[in-house]
Amino acid sequence: MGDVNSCIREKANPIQINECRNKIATNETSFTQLSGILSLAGNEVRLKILYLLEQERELCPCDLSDILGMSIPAVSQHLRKMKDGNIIEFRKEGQTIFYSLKSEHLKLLQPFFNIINQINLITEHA
Amino acid sequence: MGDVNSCIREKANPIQINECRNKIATNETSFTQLSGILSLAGNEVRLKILYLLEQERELCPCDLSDILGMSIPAVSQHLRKMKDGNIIEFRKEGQTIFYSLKSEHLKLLQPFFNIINQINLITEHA
DNA sequence: AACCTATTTAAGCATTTGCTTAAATAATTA
DNA sequence: TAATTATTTAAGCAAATGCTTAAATAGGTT
Repeated sequence: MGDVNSCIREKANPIQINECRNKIATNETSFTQLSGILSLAGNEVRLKILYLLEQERELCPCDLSDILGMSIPAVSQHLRKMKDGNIIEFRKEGQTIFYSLKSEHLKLLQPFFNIINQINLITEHA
Repeated sequence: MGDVNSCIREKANPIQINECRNKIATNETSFTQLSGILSLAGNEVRLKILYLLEQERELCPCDLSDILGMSIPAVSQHLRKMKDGNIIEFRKEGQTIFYSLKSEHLKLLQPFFNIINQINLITEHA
């Protein structure tokens, strides 16, 4: 732990190291927030749900279950996680609950959706 | 499993469901690829490493260990994961190994780095 | 009230993740 | 060739993840 056994290269640049430490320290909360969102989107099922919500504006757990071919509790637990992570919200209509992307984070997620539609092109032309 | 206990809403739109299924099927590989990359970036330590590699062009495990204040094996295992995921590469210089971002994926990762620098502003003005 | 329907919650469990410590490579220097 | 430095690999383990099944909510019908 700490400095014991730390491999200090002779050629290491202590100024660079220090600048890097500062950059990390300055943006600490950014890293926490962004990695949190990325880890939510970094699950294939959840990425699909996010994509579908962007495409369809809103969907209920039941429909998502049908579309994705997986159990309703499984879908529900993914939705809960994203709701807790503050990237989706919901409205009730009778006994149906419609989930949608939180508009605040739409700009942050938009690049992902663009990428999804782009990857096809990239791989097609590779 | 499957259709048993499947909650088919009366108001469900079978055409919409079908279109969604097709969209997912069409982009299946995109979802796999992108979620893989996002899950790599979705870890706070790895996100920091990616950010640092973008800022400094290249860094060795030793320096990253110093900057991040964590053990060398821990750093090395994160680097291995990202190397396996094909988003970073390395070159040897003596016994030092310098890691850098793969340029092919830089465009894909760039939005994240922009976001990191932006979040500060967002939270400052909130 | 009794019964559906839509959804969530909880418990259980196998798998994955991310660290730690110790040992193994590999290049460098003495 | 032996010691040193930089890095990786492997084993072990606690914690997190993501499903399953079954039970609990909650709104809507009959």
